[in-house]
Amino acid sequence: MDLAALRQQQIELASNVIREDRFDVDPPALIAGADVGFEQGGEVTRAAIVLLKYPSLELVEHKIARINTTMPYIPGFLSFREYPALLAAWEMLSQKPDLLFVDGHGISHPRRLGVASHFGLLVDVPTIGVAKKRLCGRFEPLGDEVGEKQPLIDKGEQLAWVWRSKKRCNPLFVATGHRVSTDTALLWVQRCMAGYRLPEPTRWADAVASGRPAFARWQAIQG
DNA sequence: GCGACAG
DNA sequence: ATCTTGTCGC
Repeated sequence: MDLAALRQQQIELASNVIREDRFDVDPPALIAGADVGFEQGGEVTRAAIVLLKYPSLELVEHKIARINTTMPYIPGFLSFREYPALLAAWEMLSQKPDLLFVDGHGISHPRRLGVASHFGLLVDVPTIGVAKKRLCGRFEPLGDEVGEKQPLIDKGEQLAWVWRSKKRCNPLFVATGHRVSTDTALLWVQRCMAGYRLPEPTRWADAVASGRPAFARWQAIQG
């Protein structure tokens, strides 16, 4: 792989990312969550996308795609490693969501094209990046209370909100993916919380992708 | 030159 | 990310 070429590609794609709100989530809102995991020492990439009904936040559909891994993990180039599997899972959905939460950064990326932004552009859907660790930029220390937040700043611009979603837990990095502003991204993440560190779309995608107990229980109940 | 570095 | 048990704190 030619990192210099991919780097240039990121810069070009980033110029097409829409940082303003351009989506409608009227009553029949469907919100999705996406997460990617790996099997067999990284040989296989597994992507999970879940669909939740809003505002009930109930899980209505889940799809898992497995494909051979094509690229290693390189900080700053995560999207090239994950998007093929995400696309495969996306194609499996019976209906497309109004909004998609992606596990990883949005524009809070060195070249402003984290996986949430990259994938949002590819399928042209509003996306929000919800990351658990900082990739670039700086921010002031956060208060201990739930709801405390600080802007993530890089080269003079705010790229995300560093937000404490749960007490005694590390904060989340919530950013524009595509077609959603920074403030609206945080608003929707807040609306999808249910007492855990991660918002429900992301939490369910993680549970499905990793075959967690919560998902196993859900499957048993569904029949 | 050195450290940092999503999942 | 993934490999993995118990353990500490709320």
